Amino acid sequence: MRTSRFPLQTLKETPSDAEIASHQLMLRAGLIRKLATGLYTWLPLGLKVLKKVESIVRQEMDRAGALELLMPAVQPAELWQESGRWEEYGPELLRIRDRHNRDFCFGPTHEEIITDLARNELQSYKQLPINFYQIQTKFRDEIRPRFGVMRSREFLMKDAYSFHISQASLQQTYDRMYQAYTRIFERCGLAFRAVQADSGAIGGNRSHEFHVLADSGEDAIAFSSNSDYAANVEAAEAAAPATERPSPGEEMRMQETPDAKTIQELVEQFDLPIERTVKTLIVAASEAVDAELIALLVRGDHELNETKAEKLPQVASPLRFANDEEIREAIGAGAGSLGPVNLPLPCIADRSVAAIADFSVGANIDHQHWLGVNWERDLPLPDVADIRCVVEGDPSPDGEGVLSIARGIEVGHIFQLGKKYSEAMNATVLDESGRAVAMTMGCYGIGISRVVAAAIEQNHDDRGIIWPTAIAPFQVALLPMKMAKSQRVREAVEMLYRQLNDAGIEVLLDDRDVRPGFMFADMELIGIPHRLVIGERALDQGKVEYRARTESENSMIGIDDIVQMLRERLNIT
RNA sequence: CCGGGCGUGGCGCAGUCUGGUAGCGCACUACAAUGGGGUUGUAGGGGUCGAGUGUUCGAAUCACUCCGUCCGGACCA
Repeated sequence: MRTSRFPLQTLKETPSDAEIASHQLMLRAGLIRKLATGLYTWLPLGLKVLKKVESIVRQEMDRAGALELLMPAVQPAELWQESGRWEEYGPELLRIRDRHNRDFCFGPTHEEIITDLARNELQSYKQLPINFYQIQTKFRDEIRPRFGVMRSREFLMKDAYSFHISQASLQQTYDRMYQAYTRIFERCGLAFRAVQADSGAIGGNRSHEFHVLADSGEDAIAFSSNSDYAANVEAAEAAAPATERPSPGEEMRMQETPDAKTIQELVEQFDLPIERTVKTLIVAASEAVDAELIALLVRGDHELNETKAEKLPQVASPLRFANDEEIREAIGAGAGSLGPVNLPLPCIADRSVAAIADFSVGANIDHQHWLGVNWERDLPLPDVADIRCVVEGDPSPDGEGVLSIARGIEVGHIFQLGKKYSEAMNATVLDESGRAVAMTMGCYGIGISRVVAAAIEQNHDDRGIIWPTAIAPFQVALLPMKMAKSQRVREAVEMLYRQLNDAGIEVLLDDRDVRPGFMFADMELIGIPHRLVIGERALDQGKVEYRARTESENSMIGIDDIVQMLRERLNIT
C-alpha cells in the first residue's frame, strides 16, 4: 500500500476529550473517529487492526472446534420475556419498536437467540456437544461509555455458546475454550492473566475472566505470591482471620465526637488504630428479612465488596445503599454515627470484624461513638460473612502466600451457564434412555474492539503506538529520502516495494512529498513495527537502513538481504 | 441517573470577568525555496461562537431553559 492511496489521518495534537493513552493514540493515529458518545467509526487503518484481531480469534475458535454462524443483531422481545431478562436486564438493553408497534431489542448478547435455535435444531444427545460462535456488533446502552472503544456502546464481540448433555462434557469444552483464549491473547502479543471471576448478570456458576494487565484497567485483580491463584477482586475470597479474637481489654465507654463524621477523622482525632474501628453501612434488605434495611459491618480500613454483599440472601439485589432520610428514620442518627450497639436493624459482620476486640463504633446518636466495644460482652455477635474486598497483603484463599493487587482490562470472559437458559426456555434433547433433559450450556466472549485498545494501552511510548507484529496494520514502513529528486532512490524503493509485496509482507510505502521528519513521526505514531529508510548515502554502499519500532539505533542491511531478514523477523516461511 | 468540568472553522486554544469589526497555532489549497526527525516564506479558502428565549441601540460575552460532551460514581467484553 502507498500512503498516496491510503491517507493517514494523523493529528499532531491530542484531542481534549480523550483521557487514557489508547484513546488518545487511536484518535491521533487516525484509527477511529467519534460519531457520538460511545459510537465510533473505524477508519481504514483502524479497521485493518480490528480485522487482524478478528482473524486470530476466528482461527483459534475454528481450531478449537467451534462452528461459526451469524445471528441477527435485532431480537424479538418475546425471547427475552421467556428468559425473564426483558425485565431483569434493565436500561442497558436498547429497546426498539417496529412499525407494527412490536417490541424488539438491539442485542447486547445472544443467549436467548442461540437457546431458541438450539431447542429447534437439536433433538438428540448424539448431536452434542456442539459449540457455536459469531463475530458481530453488539449494543449496550452503557450508563457511562468511556475511554473510546474501551467501553463503547456499540462494539465488536466474539460470542460463543456450547451445548452439552452433562456437566462433564461442559467442563471439557470449557477447558478447551480456556486454552483457545490463552492462545488468542498470546498470539495478539498481550501480557494477560486468566482470573477467577464473578459471573454477574449473564448467570451461571464457574467463570474466568481474561485480563490484559494495564494500570489504566477498570478492574482490580488479586494474585497470590506463591501459587497460581488469581481472581477478580470482586470474586476474591477474604480468608477468615487465622487468629482467635483477643479477650476484652478495655471498658466500653461513650465518647463525644462532634467533628468526626468519617472513619478517617475519628481515627485522627482520637488516635485510634483504624483496624479496630468498624464502619456501619446501611443497605436495602431482601424479602427474606423482616426489615426494610440491614446493616453491614466492615473494618474501618476495609472496603465493602458490593458483589459479595449482593449475593447474601438477606440483602436486596441489586445492592442499594439507604439514603440519609431512610437512615435517620430507622435509626435516629446520621450516617457518620452508626454502629451495631442497640441497632434496631438486622446486622451482618465481615469475618474480620468478628475477630477484633476493643473496637470503636458509632453510637447511633449524632456526634457520639462507643469505644472499647467487645462482642459477646457488650452485644451479641451478629451473622458473620465474607463481605469485604481483599487488600494487598491478605492471605491467599488457597492458603499459599499473600495477595497483591494489579489493574486489568477485561478482554475475555468464559462462563459455565449450566441450565439457566435451557430450563427457562425449555431447550431439551433426548438422552440415551429417551428422556427429555435440559441441555447444559457454556458461553464465551471476547471484546474484539476492546482488545485493540488494550493492546495499545500495553504497547506505546511517547511517540505513539508500538503494535505487536501479529496485529499491526502494516508490518513494514518503506521510507524513501528525497525521492522526488533522486532517480536512484525511486528505483530502489520501487524494487523493494515489489519484492516485499511478493514475499507476502504487508508494506506501507510513504510516497508523499514530505520531509523525512514528518514521515518518521507519522510511522512511529501509527506504530509500524519495522522501518526501512532508503537514501542516497546508504545506497552508495548498497545498503538500506533498518530499525524496529522498539529499537533506538539504525542498522545497515545489504539491499539484497532485506527481504530475507524481514521474513525471518516476521516468521514468514 | 448523581456530582464536577467544558462547548468559538477538521484539531488544539485565546477572546467571556469589564457587551461594540471573530482571532491565533496546527491541518487544508496554490506557488517558491528546502530536503535525514513534525522546514521556511508568500498568497488563499473555511466559523449560524452548541440551541432557543430574554435583557440591550448593540450579545461569543449578561440571564433563563434545553442540548451535546468529558471526568468520577453505578454496569460490563
